[in-house]
Formats: sequence, structure tokens, C-alpha cells
Amino acid sequence: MTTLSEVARLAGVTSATVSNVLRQRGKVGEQTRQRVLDAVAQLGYRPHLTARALAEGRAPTLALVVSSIANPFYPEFALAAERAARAHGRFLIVCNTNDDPDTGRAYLDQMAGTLSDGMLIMNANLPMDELKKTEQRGAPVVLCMWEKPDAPPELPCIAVDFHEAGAIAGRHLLALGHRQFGALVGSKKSGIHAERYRGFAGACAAAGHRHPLQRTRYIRDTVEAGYQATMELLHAHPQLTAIFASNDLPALGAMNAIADLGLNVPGDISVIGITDIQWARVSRPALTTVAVPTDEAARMSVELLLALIERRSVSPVMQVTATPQLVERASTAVPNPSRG
Amino acid sequence: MTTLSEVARLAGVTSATVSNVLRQRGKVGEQTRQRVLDAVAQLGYRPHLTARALAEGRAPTLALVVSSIANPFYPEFALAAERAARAHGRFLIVCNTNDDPDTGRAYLDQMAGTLSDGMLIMNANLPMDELKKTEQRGAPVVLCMWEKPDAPPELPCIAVDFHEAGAIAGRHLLALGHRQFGALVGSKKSGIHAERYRGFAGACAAAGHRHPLQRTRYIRDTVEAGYQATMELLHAHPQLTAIFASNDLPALGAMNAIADLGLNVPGDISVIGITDIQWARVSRPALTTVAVPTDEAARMSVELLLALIERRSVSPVMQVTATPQLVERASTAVPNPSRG
DNA sequence: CTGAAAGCGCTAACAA
DNA sequence: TTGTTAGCGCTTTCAG
Repeated sequence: MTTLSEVARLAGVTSATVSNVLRQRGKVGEQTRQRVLDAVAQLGYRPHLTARALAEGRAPTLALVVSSIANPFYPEFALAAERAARAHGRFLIVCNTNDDPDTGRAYLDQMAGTLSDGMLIMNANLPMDELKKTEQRGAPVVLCMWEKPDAPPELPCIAVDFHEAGAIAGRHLLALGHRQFGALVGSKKSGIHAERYRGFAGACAAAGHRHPLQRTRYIRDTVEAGYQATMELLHAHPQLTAIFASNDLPALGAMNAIADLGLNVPGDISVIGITDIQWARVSRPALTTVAVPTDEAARMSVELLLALIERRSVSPVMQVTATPQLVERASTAVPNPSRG
Repeated sequence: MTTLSEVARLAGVTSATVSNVLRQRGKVGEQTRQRVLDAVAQLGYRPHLTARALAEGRAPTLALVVSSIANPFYPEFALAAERAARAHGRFLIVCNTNDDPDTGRAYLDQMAGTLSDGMLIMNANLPMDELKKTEQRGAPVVLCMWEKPDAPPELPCIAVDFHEAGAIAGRHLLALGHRQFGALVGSKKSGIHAERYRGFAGACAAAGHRHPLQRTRYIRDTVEAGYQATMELLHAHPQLTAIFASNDLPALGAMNAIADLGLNVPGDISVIGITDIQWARVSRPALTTVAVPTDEAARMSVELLLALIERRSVSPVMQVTATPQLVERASTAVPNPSRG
């Protein structure tokens, strides 16, 4: 480890001066500057980020709290968030809570303000008051994917209009001529995906087609759960011609279930999801879905968090991303007249 | 921010004592201990991890350098690595190089030894001598997925026998009766996947079936590249009955290409990959592949890195994971007699 | 323009 | 058992 003062000694100056040239703080004569730079190069000096952080009173890292980075949606978000953080000289620490509130709490307690200057929170099953508490202790927090722009939370957030995403999906299915829907909601009834379903059901109602509750399944947000629920749904309601899923993973599961039942997507049954994860492009048939602006949300989340950290902004703020967009691929088509 | 000395003042002791009770360093009387604990609770004191790191001369973080966390293989590895790191009180910083050596170098220069105690390196296109240099500066480095147990590198590593993985894939195809193979290698000829191909080709040769070079394609490690290459391969060599891919992503692309050609997997053509990423289970047909012990590799990588950091071990060390295992799913079957 | 000195919050000898 | 004293490596006033 070569330190500032070693560089200083070699350059025949004091460490304050070295610090000044390294941080471009003007007030250094050209020749000393050169001497210092030479010494830095000769010794291969690299600033000690931890020491700098302590002295500056700010950490060079941001934390991203997710339930599990292995959930296929998060890596894309994390990549964009890291890029945005790097653009501002910050590193990104990834924290997996596995949906365990205690784990989440532990991350907040240990890191917020002591190792990370701020926390990016993705759905990680953390109670609001816990988050507010860490914010009050001085470590900004931003909710990265708030689902209800109409109901701002008491914390800074980047909101995505998932209600509209659900509505877009519903309208697409309606426009194709579907009337008999099954719905897969990837959360509990009161959970995070409820808003998407309300958007979908609202679109149906607006078109004069009430969506019957018994054709809705509240499930876990996984391929397997989507598969299982679709099996049951189609068994109970053979007349269905379309499946709406609040997320792409259950939608993919639905497609597999339909195929295993010997039916064709979209020939017999259409399937639509929400998000547009990578798999959606790769599946056969490719999944029609409502794309969420992941990169934009990540970028906005980081920018907002930094603004909060640097007190250029004040909590609570809500910013809304661009509207989700229909991505029409191969899993939706007009209903099969011999069904429904 | 409440600090140690504030707690100390409230408890009527000195900060050294508070430090001692917090770090369980015995030598504290039971009553003072209780007073200190009360003060800690009352003030909601949380240790400042950055300050602690500086004082202890060790950082509480490990860094994981990958080309892109959005590559579907890495999140599973990252999840396991983070869990292992957490089990030892460390946090994990994720670094995406996007395969750009300059970015990788920047990470090494900035973080190694100054913000992270050690670096976990996944294929990130970093030159060996760069890595050796950072190790020599005192920040341990471990290569997380070395592909050649027979040729240990000059750095600590966790090796996976990818040669054998390729051989397993080859033997599986041969055992089913295939003789006309196409091969997709997800790297340059000299690249990271070459060993897998050598294992495959070796298995063919051992069975007396030379694999002709013109049926091999060196491509990028993506679904799209696999798709494209398979299209060309089947056009040029319509007699092929099986495709070996050095990774699951190109294998998935191959399956899509075959389907789009109006052929059936595995009825007309079998496809096998290597790794067993999540998608392999979800695709239809489900992908037969050679599973790599990802979790084990992640755990071993972290353990080794920590051992190096704590000088319980000395560089270079190579540890080999369990052998890859064939996971037979639905994308391989006996060849179609009407082909080949 | 450069140096001296204090201090970020914590740990770790060493004394008392 | 507890307090005192030095730092960890860097930044940042404030003098000179």
C-alpha cells in the first residue's frame, strides 16, 4: 500500500499538496504539480477509497436491495443502475433479502449511512416505516418501482404506471376480439401486482365485459406457479380464449401449460404478460407483453437518490417514467371461433 | 449520526469500552456492559462501517467482476456468492465490465485493497498480468470459473472441469446413436469455451468419430448467435442430427432455429447445451444440458478468497468443484432414421 | 502556492 | 476492568 504521504515525501511536498493536485483543486504550481504526478506514477499510488470516504463524510457506494438477483427481472435493472451509479463515481452493492424482512432490516441498519450513502429499494418486502426510519437517520432511500402513480407513498420514488400496463394488456386482448379471460396475478390479492390486475379488469369493464373473479388466480410470481394455475384455470373454464398474466414469468408458465394440454398458442389461447424480460423474446412462441421502461427507471432511481444525497432535492418526490408499451409478438391472436 | 463517543458519554464510560462491549471482547464488567447496551439501544447507535474498516485495516466488502450481470448465468452465481459473503459478514459489490478491459482495469485499480479486500473474477476479459499485478499489490484475486483443471493458472482459482462437461455431452449424443453433429462454440477459437469443445471432440474421436471442423461455428455466447449459426449449419449440412452447444444460450437459439425451419426437437434434431441455467428448464422442449455446480463454485470462490485475505492460504491454489452432471430433459433423443 | 494541524469514527495496544 | 493514547489514510480549514 502506498499512501499519500509516501508520494508527498518522494515529491518533496506535503500530503495536502498531493491531495490538491489529485483532486484538481487548482492552487498548485505547475512544476510541483508535475513532480507530484511523477511521484504518483512512479509509486503506482491509488487513493484509498475507504479513507477518503471517512474523511469526506460520504461513501462511494449505493446499495440496491432486491428480493433476489436471480429473479430474471432484476439483473437488467441492476445493470442499468450500476451504469448510472458509475457515471457518478459510485459503486453498487447488491443486497438480496430473499423476501425476508429481517434480512432487509439488517441491510438497512448495517449499511445505510455507514457504508452506503443511499439505498435503492426494489420490491423486497420491507415495511414502509422501516424505510422511513432509515431515511430519518439521514440515509436517503428511493423506491425504484412504485406501482401506483395515483397514490404517492411517503417516500421518494420512481413510479411506473402499472395500472395502465394492465389496461394496455386488457385492451389489446379485447381489440383482438377476446371475451373469455383467465387472469394470473403474481402476488397476493393485496400485493404488489394488484394494481396491474385492476388496470386489466378496468379495461374489461370499460368495454362492457366484466371479468369474473373466479377466473382470477393469485399466485407466486414464478413460471411454475403460472403453469400450475393455468392448468387449473383451463380445467375449470375450458371456454377461455386468453390468459392475462401480471408478469412475464407466470405468462411463460401459462404458455407451457397450454402446450402441455395439447393446445396451441395463440391458435387456441392467447397469452400476454407484463414487463418484457429477456426470456419473452426467446420463448416460442415469443411472448406478447407490455414492456416496462426498466433502464429508464433504473437511471431515474439513481439520479433521484443522488439528488437526495446531495440535498439537491427534498423527500418525498415522485417521478413517473414513460408509459409502458405494448410489444406485440407471437403469443396473441384473434380468438379461435371454435372455442369460447 | 450517533457515534461511539456519544454512546460512551451517555453510559459514563470511554469509547474504548463501548467498542469492547460491542465487539464481545470480554474484559468488561457486567454492569457497565449493561449500561453501555442500554445507551446503545437508547441512542439507536449503529457502528460506522467505513470508519471501522479504516481502523481495522480491512474492508467489509468483496467485489465480483463479471462481464454483465444481465447474462443469465451470472445472477445465480452472484446470489450464491453474496450469500457466502454475508455468512462471513461481507458485502458484495457487483462490477460489470461489459467485456471492456479498460473498465475491468479501472475496477481493479480503484477498488482492490482500497474499498474491497478481494476480487472475485468471472470471465470478464481481464488480462492475467493485470490480475497478477493487483494481487501483488496485496489484494487477493480469485478466478471463479477456471476451465482447465489440467492447466492451473498462476492465480488462485476455482476450476470446473469443462473439458469433461463437453465430453459428457458428446458421450450422451453418441450413446443415443448420433454421428452427424454440428457444434456451436460460444467464444473465439482460442477463447474461454474452447476447452468444452475439445472435450466434446475428444469424446467423438474416442468413439472413432472424427468431428469435421467445417461443422463447427465459433460465435458469440448469445441466443441470437446460436440461432443464426444453426440456420447456416443446417443449410450447409442438412444431414446433421444433433447440435452440441458449448453453452445453454446458443443451445436455446439452436432450438428456435430448428423450430423455425419446420423441424422438430428432438424428433429431427437433438440439442444439448452446457451449464443448466434457469431458462433450460423453462424452454419447450426443456433443454438437455450438462449442469455445472454453480452454487458450489460460488461458495468455494468466496471461501478461497477469504482464506487468501486472512492469509490462511497462499497463492496460487486451485480447487476443483464436483464434476458437471448430465441433466437429461426433452431436447435429445435417438436420431431420426430418415435423416443423417 | 504550500505547509501545519485537526479530525472523520473507530480499533488496538498499553497503562493505570 | 477501564481509560489513555495513537493511529488507519485522507481531506480541509487556516496560516504562512
